[in-house]
Amino acid sequence: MTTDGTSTMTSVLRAFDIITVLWEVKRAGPSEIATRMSIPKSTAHVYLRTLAETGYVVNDGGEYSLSYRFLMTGSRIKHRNSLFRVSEQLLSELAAETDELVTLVVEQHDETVILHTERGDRSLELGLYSGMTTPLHTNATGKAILAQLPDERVDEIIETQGLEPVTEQTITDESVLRSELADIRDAGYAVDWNQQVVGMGLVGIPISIDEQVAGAVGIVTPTERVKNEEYRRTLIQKLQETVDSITIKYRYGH
Amino acid sequence: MTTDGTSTMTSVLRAFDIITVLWEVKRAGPSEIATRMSIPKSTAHVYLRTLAETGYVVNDGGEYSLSYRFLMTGSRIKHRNSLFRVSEQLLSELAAETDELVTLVVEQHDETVILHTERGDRSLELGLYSGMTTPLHTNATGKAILAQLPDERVDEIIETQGLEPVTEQTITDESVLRSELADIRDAGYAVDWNQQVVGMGLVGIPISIDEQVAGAVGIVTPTERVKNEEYRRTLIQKLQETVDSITIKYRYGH
DNA sequence: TCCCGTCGTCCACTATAATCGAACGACTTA
DNA sequence: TAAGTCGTTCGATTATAGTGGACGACGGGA
Repeated sequence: MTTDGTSTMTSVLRAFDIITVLWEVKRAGPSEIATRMSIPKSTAHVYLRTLAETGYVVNDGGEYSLSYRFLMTGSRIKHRNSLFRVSEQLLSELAAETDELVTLVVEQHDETVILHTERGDRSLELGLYSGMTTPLHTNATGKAILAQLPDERVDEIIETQGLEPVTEQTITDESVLRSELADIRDAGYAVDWNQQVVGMGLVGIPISIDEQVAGAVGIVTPTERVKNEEYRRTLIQKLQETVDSITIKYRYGH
Repeated sequence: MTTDGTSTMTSVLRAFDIITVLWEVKRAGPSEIATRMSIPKSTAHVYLRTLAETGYVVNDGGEYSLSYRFLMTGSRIKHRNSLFRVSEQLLSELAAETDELVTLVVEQHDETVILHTERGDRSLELGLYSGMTTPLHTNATGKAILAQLPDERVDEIIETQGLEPVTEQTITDESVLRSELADIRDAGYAVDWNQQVVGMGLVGIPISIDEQVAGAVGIVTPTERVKNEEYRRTLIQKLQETVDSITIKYRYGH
């Protein structure tokens, strides 16, 4: 066990490592955790019992698994979040108006986090859901955020996260990405199709609060639809109206 | 400091206490955490730094707050959950068919946890969302679950949770509750209105898998609508069909 | 402009509490 | 029935969490 430059609490870190392992295996007893983490069985047991006491882990019949408390805490964080509260109704209206899937995303830990989705009547049914994360460079909402971040943050993100491709269309070249970010800054919106999921495309516009990116809103459609320039233009316009409303409502209703 | 009968790890427990405090105050620095928890500032700092390293807490500019990782982990737990996966589509159809708000709930830590909601066109807009918890005895889905639990579990839940009223209609008498649970067992469904929220009513049916309650499905409506016996009957019938489909699909498609 | 108070952060000592091997009873399997 | 699991408990040891004090940065008030 190598100690980092700055000292941290090994027991707390290990507790969260166990949470990660429990996530991977769904359920496990002390023995399985012990072998997977190379620690004594008795040690694993104390951790599990302690985690069970917190309520984030549940013990049924000697086997342990993650509880729904993560869902509780996570959902509560989402639902009291100012940006979400301000946006929810407006996003719902946008979804109804466009009949498409609408997403609200934020950046955290150098990734796109989907904060909320609103479905329209003919919206795509991908596995997108609130809480899901994606690399920033693989879709329009992420690129919209990247375009508004300070250069040094962009450098940092590219360095630590890389530009991993997830489809054949994913941007993997740094200079291509940077020039596209400049275009996005000029245009005020971002577009992509097939870069994150083949068959899926989206338009995205960043939300700026006090000169800072607070997140982005996206409209997700089948590639076919978003490729159509006229349709795309109407989507972008409605999207921009929604983002404007969110910005104003945030400023005055908050 | 008195040691409990069973020993647990104080550092891990304290880490989660800090998470709870962080939840309450939204953002805080080491000093505020220290005063709130009556611990030295330096101790609070080590905890916060460690929690930040796990990714569940984020440090921006010296102040710390809970990150969206809770939402990520919680949502992932939900979305890979067998009961949810089996039910999602069927619940969506039920919501479309009835135009009402449909909920899927499970029991954990003696409470009702809302696992999923599906909105219909004229569904109530209360603050119900996935991850929210309510006492079991205050609504039809909770009572539907209670009715299927072993007697000793019901005893335990009543003893530890009590029968706290949240509206004037909430059941607070144990014998009333027990006789209603017997009725629910006979009828196969549960009903309530104004017991959890004034103006809200619902019908609920438990989902049984392998002789055990796995959860319950509910249809949430304005009190006025669910009070109408004929309408209520049609809701219960459609709800039962959905629950039957879930049960079958779970058994064979899983 | 300067100063004082408070902030977040860091460091080193010490005593506490996490760690770990061994043993127990309860199951399952051969 | 016996041998191999499992989860759990216990007590000794020693690694490590807890702590006070010091540092630089920041901000409000004089």
